[in-house]
Amino acid sequence: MTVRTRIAPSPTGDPHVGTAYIALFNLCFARQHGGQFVLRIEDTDQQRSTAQSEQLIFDSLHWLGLDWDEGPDKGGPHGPYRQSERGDIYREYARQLVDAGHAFHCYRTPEELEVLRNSRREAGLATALKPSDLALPEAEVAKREAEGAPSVIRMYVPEEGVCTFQDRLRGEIEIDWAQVDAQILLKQDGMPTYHLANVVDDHLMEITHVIRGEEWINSAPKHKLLYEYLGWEMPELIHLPLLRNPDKSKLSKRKNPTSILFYQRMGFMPEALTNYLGRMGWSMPDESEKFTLEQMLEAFDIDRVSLGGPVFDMEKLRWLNGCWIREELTTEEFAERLIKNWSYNQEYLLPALKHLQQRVEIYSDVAPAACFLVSGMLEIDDENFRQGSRLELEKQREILQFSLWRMEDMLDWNRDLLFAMLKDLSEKMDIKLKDFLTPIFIAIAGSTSSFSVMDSMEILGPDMSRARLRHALEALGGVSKKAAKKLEKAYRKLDEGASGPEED
RNA sequence: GUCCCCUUCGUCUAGAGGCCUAGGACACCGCCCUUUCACGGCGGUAACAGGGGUUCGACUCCCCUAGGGGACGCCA
Repeated sequence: MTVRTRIAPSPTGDPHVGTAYIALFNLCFARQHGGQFVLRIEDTDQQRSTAQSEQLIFDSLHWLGLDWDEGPDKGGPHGPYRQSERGDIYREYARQLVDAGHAFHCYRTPEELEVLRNSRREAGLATALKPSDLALPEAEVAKREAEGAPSVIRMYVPEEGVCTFQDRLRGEIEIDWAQVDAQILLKQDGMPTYHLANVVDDHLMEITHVIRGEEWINSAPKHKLLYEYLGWEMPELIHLPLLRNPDKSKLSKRKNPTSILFYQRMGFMPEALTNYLGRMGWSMPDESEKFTLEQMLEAFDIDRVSLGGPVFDMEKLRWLNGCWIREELTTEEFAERLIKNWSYNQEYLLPALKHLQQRVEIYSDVAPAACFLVSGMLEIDDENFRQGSRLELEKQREILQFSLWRMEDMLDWNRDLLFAMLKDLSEKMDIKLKDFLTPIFIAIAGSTSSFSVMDSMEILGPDMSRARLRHALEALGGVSKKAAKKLEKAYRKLDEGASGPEED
């Protein structure tokens, strides 16, 4: 038996707590049945995955104690994909599907697709495009083919009827084939989409159980059909509920810190975070709150998963972490964690001390000046911004939001890049750098009287820095949906090159 | 708009037809302990979304409604 956790690196590489959540349940399930737990990176989109972002995820899972099996003959964390030259194994399977009449070349342009979808929606139908919608007259196909027009390979799906499949936790699920579109299997660039890669990889890696997030339920029919087309056995499906924001929407960084690195920087114990994730949608048979991964492994039972989407509650996580600190560590171990595993050490503080040395007079000046570097969220409110800057709050909010969006796009993180980015932004917004930086100082250091804010951000790291800006935005009364729209528009106007705020 | 999933205190959850006067935990409130604050101890407020069935009996099974979430990409 083998289960795998799918890893989808984001461009900025934030290892998401949701990934760890899924990984934890995969791990427990596999171990309980004496099976293997492997990782697989989904990176058929060439833009997303970098060695750096992958490493961040590996490190985070390892930090949490969620160690995976290598599965040496199954392609390791990268799956078969990395063993093939730019996806040629998928092209081979796609070709087979075409030959067998299960898939077809499609010459439709994006514009045509748009029109087709809109007309279906207006007619009150599902937006899924069926093979019959996509069909072009033979002459037109021949013409486009002769012109060398770009094409993709799509799978045939039934035009009507229902698809029935089993979910371990929910039982039988029925989805009308009318809801399922003729999914693209091979993109114009010859790379597979997730759906094809997923099925092929799972098969080649001999995956027997798929434990994934609820958001995948609707794609299950496509996957089931592909297994049938290819004559392979489909793994058992187990869809876990999604972690939620306090407002019940899917956990997102806009509303909640989602990066494991953030929790690391905040000073949570990995044992406590793993413990807490184990309490999301699951409970020990004796209902104990605090337990180790080993204890969870021992008592685990996938069928005890509850299906309501659990709200990730940092208050309770803090309490739990407090229990771990008080009950599981000797004072010596506590000290060791702070020093060796966290921030109270030379390596972390040296860059700051270089600056502080120039501006303190006695040793005891250091702690107050460096306090923000070892703090979590700072206690600030709109008064801090009102008094600290001569810009209007509205403008300050704009600066913080735009800077945050820019920071969310940054692949690398260091003082020089930050400086270049902020300087550029200040020029585009036509604000003097000094005034521009003021609200950022307050957000990052809690006051304007601090050393270089770029260095501070480099030390704090991307996750804590972004979290502080978000926190500051909240302190300024938050950004309403309407205001966000307006800000986004203004942001895009700054330059065409920016991709704009990124979704999770 | 179309479809899918979900629904027990504010939050995480226990609950597999009678054990439920619905239990535990976080948060909140009170008291005790204590030189302060925490920790700890004790106690309190607080929930089966609504309506129909099935049944001797429903939090538990079925149906409808409502609410929440998700999916509808040459993203994953």
